[in-house]
Amino acid sequence: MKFEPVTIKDIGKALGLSTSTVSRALRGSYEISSETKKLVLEYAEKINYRPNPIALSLKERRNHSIGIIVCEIANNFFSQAINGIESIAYNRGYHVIISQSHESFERETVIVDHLASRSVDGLLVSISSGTTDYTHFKQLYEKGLPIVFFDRVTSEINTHKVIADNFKGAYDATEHLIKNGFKRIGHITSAPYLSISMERLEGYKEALRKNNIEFDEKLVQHCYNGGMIYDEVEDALSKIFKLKQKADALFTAGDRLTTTCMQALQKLGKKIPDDIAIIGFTNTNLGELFHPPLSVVRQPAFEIGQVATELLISMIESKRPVTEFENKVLQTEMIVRASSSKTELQKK
Amino acid sequence: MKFEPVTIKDIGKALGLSTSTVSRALRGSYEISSETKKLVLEYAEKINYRPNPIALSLKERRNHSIGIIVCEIANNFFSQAINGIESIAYNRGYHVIISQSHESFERETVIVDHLASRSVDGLLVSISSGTTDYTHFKQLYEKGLPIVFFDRVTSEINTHKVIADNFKGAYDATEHLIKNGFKRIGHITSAPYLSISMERLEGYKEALRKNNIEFDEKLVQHCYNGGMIYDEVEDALSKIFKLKQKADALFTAGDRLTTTCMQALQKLGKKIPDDIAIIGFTNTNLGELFHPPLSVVRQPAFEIGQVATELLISMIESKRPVTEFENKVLQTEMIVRASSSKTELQKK
DNA sequence: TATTTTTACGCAAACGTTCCCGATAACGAT
DNA sequence: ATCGTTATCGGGAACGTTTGCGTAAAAATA
Repeated sequence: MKFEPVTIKDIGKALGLSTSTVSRALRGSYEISSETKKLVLEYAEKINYRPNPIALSLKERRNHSIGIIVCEIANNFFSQAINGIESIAYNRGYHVIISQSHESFERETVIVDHLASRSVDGLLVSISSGTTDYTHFKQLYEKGLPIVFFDRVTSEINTHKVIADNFKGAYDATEHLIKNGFKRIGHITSAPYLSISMERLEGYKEALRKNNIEFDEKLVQHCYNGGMIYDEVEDALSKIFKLKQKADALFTAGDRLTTTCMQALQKLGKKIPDDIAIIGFTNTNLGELFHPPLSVVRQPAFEIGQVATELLISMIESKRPVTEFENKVLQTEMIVRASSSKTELQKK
Repeated sequence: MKFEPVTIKDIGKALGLSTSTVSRALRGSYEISSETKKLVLEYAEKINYRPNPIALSLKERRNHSIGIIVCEIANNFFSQAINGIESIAYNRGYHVIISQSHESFERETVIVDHLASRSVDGLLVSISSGTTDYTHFKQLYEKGLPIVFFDRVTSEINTHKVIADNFKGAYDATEHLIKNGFKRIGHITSAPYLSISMERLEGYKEALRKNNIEFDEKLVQHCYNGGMIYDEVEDALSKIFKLKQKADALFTAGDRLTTTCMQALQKLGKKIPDDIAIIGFTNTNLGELFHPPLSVVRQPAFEIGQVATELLISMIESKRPVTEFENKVLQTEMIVRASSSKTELQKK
């Protein structure tokens, strides 16, 4: 099937004008008489003329579109962040193209290559958990393609970055568990080299140290697929449950990770919070419906998306190369519910 | 900032060849000597040449990209459907551009217009709940833009459609409640003119009729925003609870609708299933974590996305106008948990 | 050797748009 | 009458690519 839209040439032919006159009339140029303008505008309206964005892109060497790369959209944090991105992008006249890396390095490189070959003006990236090599980003960035990282960032590329205060969020969650009387706190997290994993692990460690609890490496388990593969999470939990000194609480460091942990705990027959308490980084708004209601650390996902988009667009529209980069850190919010408090049973 | 990729012209200049020769060499044309081919290919590889997709689009009058319009990606059904769409599209060499209508007719028209002005080769649409007029789709469709509807469809446009068996899913859910001893079954659904609402309402009615239960209009409540606005859902529930003949069960007809209902029931202090039982159309995989575990009717969202995409691509790539249209109906799956069974308390 | 065929490449148009240059006419000023 | 202005419009190149057509040189044929 073919879709044949009307062009500026068609208007010119119909009205006996040249394409340049029509073009200028459409843009309201001062050097076109008001009668001609009116004529062109009315005819264009009548036949529902729409400028061809492809031709414009070719001419202006830009697209008015930005690419988003996240691991998964079926994830509360990312779908909310995308809503934030969209809210800014559309107002500024940009399209967004969403791609999912599914936590795979290979897919990420393919996507980056595809998006970058001039089909987008800039990139908004949350790095895949499978990525340890950043050359695919570096190459394009050095060629002049604007990139802003959010959520999962890297220090290897010097550009704008927007993240939640992962350190403080993790610190608060861990200290909350400690203040509630838990002492052996397991930490389930994503791939160790991911920025979010490192920052959250540091927050966790710092809370332990400040409260004179010794850090035990065995209590930290890494799920390289970030909770997307159930067995990986169940394995991690099993390892923690096999320890001689039993864990009494869990701090989970990811959206999918937290909910998958809940499922695994249920399957393993663990009662929350009697057998084990839990608080997790997640942006689900269904936490209060869980059994028991789930304590969460919530990230300002929507705002993170908004800020990242504003920074990216400012880079895209900047005349001169940008040399000063921002490192925005937005605050998390802890919502305490029953899953992280000792019950009467435990207090005895 | 500007991003300056290398063009076919640069290669020609560097190698002392014309652009046409380079172009042909790159495509492996028979009329180029193997030495020249090798020369060009090696140089292109060396400087990492990528053909400009925009120029190609302009020339070939297509884009290799398809537009998706859904109301919301932060919705289990749609994020899963999008994953299905992506899985097919990428394999066939198509990009996807996702847009959200947020259930607004105005946004939908703007998006359609934007996407259609030749930036996509075809459209995959689930109609917004605010839409009763389909002329924006009709106009483009009649001009030759391929469109496939999924989930929320309309009979006013004669094209491929892919849906779940909403009638049977609703019938099964309702009959399940009846068989479990419930008699006054409330039905919370979306905008009445939406195809999914009508089909699910019919299934609900048919189950009542087959089981000799009289249909009561007052038990049906419409939430025009599909559960995205909390107050609307709470109002609907309040109306049902105010009835003289009290409802003893609820059949909810949407993804967000079901979870929002759960939240409202909790806030209203209703115990499930003792005060009221519930089963709902939703694709969340967190149902078993709820309190109580939630009975659901699950749609094959991923498969719906896949099938719709295959149909769309077949339309796009068809030489002659397509005149025979498919109306695919995929089966739902009912997962029964505690939220829809009478407890001992109720049975007395 | 003369002619035809093949090989290997270049020229230029086209896709839809913008924009730099001109070009033409009307008109007031000299 | 001549000139410079101004207003209004058209021609054509350019963005990067593909492709039909033309053509020189080389090879094959007569």
